[in-house]
Amino acid sequence: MRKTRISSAVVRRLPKYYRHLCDLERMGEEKISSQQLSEKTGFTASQIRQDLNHFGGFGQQGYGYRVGDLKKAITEIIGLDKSYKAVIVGYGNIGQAIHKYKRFDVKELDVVGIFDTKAGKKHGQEVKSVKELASFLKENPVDVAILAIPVEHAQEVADMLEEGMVRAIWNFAPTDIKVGFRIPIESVHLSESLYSLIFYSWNIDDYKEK
Amino acid sequence: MRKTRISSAVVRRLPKYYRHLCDLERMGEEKISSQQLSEKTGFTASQIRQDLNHFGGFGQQGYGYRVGDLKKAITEIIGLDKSYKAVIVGYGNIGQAIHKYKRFDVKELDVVGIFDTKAGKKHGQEVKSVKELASFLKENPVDVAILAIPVEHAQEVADMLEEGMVRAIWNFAPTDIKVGFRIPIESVHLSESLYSLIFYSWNIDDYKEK
DNA sequence: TAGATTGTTAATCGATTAACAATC
DNA sequence: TAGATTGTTAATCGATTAACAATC
Repeated sequence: MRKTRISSAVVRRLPKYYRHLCDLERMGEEKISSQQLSEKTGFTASQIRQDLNHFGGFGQQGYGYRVGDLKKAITEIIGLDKSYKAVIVGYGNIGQAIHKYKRFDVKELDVVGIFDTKAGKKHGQEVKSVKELASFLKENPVDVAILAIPVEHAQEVADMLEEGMVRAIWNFAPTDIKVGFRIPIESVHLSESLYSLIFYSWNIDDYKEK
Repeated sequence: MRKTRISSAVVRRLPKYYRHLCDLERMGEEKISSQQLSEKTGFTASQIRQDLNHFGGFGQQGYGYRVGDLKKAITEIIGLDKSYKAVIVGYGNIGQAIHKYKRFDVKELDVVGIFDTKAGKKHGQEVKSVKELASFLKENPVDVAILAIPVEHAQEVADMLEEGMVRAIWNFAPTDIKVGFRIPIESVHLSESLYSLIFYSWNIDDYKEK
């Protein structure tokens, strides 16, 4: 029961609010005003109040926001209070790095299967063949598929993931994959990120932080 | 000698143009219209013409754009025709993955130094102590610093990088680092990326591809 | 020349910022 | 009550889209 559609600009800011609220909580802060949060995040106070109000009135007029309450609210809005089952498809550099990266602050990110074109053991991990992916997904519901396979196979794997009803795809392949509109895709395009940076290194006047 | 300031929205699209032009070239296409490029990229034809015109008139009225010429132009606009010296600071999962990821399509990305809090050999690579970073930078000019060190040390390393006059910082630490305004920073925040995806997995109606 | 498609200006849309009434 | 700060509406700004004249 939400007032309006949430723009992607707001969605991108939610994790930043979350991060800063975690910091504040760790520092023992109890209250925070939109003005103070503005200084931390670099967003304007107006924007912060606007953003938070999309989801409900978490503040108290004349006081501000209670750090604990607001953090809890945002945790639930994003869905970080829940557990997620994940598969990793493509166990090369990136796949392995994400697997070992343990700093995701969801309740649980449970990697239930790892797949690659080459099956077998890899660094002590059981890696299944991608050929088994489709049948695996029939038996095991998966929330997040981490797609870290070369471009050539990315789309066909994505098709399997769609067929296998995964709830979201986190794509690291440097290509635009397409699936039915009911599955969100978030892509991390490392090359594109570097290229933007290189552009700015030559055109610093076009650069604006944040 | 540019007409206006380039908005970050345009800068984010440049690498996508580049990627699709590479595809087209590989497929042996010689010409492309803004309309056709629109179908590939998902941007509107209008937007594409608008974007390209920020940098000059690369097209030919009544004909379209020559793939080869346009690709070359964008390569130079971004700066992909040049070589870059890089250092990696933090040689954990992410630092190593980026190091091994060889698909960056710049002329050369030469990793001239790898630094970590723990010095020594790691997987056959010489890893220097971060204590040596400042003096290293005095001797060796660096274009891109790849910052993949834990949050606790990210800002102090960034300060060294600024002092050492690196030309750009590619940040993988999940924090907002601050440096003088003459150094562009591009952050890859993996957790935030995942959190956005998780949000959309619960709020698919808010999701809009691209 | 006629047809096509760019380059560019004008109109629209959406997101950000400013302002202020509500209220703790 | 007076002071502070939110929640929310209105104004502004900037980016996207539409339109069309220029021209190949």
